[in-house]
Amino acid sequence: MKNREIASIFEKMADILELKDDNPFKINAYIKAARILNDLPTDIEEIAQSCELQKIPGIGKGTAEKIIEYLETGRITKFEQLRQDISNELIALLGIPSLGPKTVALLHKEFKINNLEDLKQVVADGRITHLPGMGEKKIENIMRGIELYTLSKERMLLSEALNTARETIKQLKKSIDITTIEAAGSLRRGKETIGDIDILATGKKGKEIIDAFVHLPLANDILAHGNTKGSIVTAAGTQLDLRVVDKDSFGAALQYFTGSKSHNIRLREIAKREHLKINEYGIFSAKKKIGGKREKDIYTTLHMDWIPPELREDRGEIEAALNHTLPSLLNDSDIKGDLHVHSTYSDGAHSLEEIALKAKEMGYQYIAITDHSQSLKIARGLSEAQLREKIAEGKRINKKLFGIKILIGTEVDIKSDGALDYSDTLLKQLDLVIGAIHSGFKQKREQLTKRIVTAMKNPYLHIIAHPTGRLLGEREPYDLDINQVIEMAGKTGTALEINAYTERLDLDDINCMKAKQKGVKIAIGTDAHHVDQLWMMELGVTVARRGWLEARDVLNTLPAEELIKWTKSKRVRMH
DNA sequence: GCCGTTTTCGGCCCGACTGTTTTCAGTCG
Repeated sequence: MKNREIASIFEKMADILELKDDNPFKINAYIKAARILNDLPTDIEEIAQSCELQKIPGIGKGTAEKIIEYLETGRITKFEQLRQDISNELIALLGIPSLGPKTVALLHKEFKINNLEDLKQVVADGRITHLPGMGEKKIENIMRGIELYTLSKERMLLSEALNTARETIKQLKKSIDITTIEAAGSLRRGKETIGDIDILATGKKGKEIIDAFVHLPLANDILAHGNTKGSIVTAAGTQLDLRVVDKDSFGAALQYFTGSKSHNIRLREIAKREHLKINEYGIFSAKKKIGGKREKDIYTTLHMDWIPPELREDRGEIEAALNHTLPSLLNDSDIKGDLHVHSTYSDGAHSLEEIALKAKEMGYQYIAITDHSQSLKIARGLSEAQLREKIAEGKRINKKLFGIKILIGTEVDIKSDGALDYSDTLLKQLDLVIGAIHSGFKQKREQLTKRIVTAMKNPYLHIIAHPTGRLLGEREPYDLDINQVIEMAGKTGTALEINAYTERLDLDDINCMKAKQKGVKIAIGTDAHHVDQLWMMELGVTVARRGWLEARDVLNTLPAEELIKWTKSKRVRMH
């Protein structure tokens, strides 16, 4: 899909225009167009072919022409012109905290700096002091910015951010009296990766809360220490911001600091049209505050339903809230079991019984134990004989246990030609069969796509595990025509997985939306190799919520009997 | 560059903090 390619060009164009001090609204238009392209669940080429580009809000004549030019020629003339004298390395400097476009442009003009090395040099030899308005503190901040930039260029995983935020909140509560405290920002929206962590609190002694915060043991460095805002950096390079607000403004502040930015801009536009004003203190009519204690106030005043944070990305949730057609999102409590777990039979840490007992303790009705298949030697994949042994043991334990059912399954390798790694006669005996690719990631797009499509045609295969194979921060998705995979999943009645393992979260939110549109069922599995990893289900639920999924879209909200009935239905359908 | 139940021109979301500028520019969220 060309969506992301074009989006990244628009982002670069925005950066260059910013360096050239162009009209900020024009810059914003490019940023907005890039975001729209990134979020679009449809292939931009399809939309271009039906001449409907300009029907997308935010895409006008100029951006539509550039999209068409790129689709036809593979380049955008305007972009080629803009980048003439501006290198990618120079653009990258915009990512340095406390160093903005004005300063970078000035440094480029005065000292011909083009990259990080040049910048460091100009700071080190003191030339930077010759610039107007460049005092001691400012240079100090830039130096710290460079340090921070090199330390933590990467965004952290959602799981890391969750754990850091929870630990911080726990420590803070222990050290000082706090009335309310909650994480906001992209963490509250459940984004798959998080830049920094925003926390919001109320309490009687605001200043003292900030003082306690900046002196927490995990604070390695203090970036800001004011009356209502504190900002610290941990040893791992994670930035945490704490804001203390009045309890009558907590809802407005929570809304404001949860974002996303584009969601908030849309809200303020709507408010303005009704002669209202929204800021982090509340919602105002003329000078009078008419709401802000609860987050809901902001939305109801604008005649909208309250929008769950996971949807606040300006992907249609505002329209849905106005029309009262928001989805009733999946909840943690809807999940009746985990559909992807490994035991000691392959590379997991626990026996069938240990896993089952833990699942029961978590309130599940069932748990699918899906060990690797024979080809995957590195993960001690089971031979057919071992798998038969596992089936027998599963049956024995199921007779013994009450209130929890083990679904004996496998995560069977999809071989390079699309064949499965066990015979159909054996697969037929299993409660649940997940197919996965663990080799040949570098195959050509057509071949990889065909490989998965072929596997989905097998009547005994129920779910495709981690369909795109991406590992956050480590590995790009394999080159796959995901639209075709989704299409075929719908046709064959195969479910696609949200793999909830911390660095997978695969399918992602956008692909979940596409799958839902095609009526494809989603299975959420943790891929846990240890019972201490079963908690990751909440990460999978978060992804599902961001993908607008409801309980009825998700396979493991079904009670055990219905789930089994569903697995058998594919056989009937495919014969 | 986008957009229109005030507008095809003239707007475009809102505020805090910081540093160094004695009145505001730059950066950030």
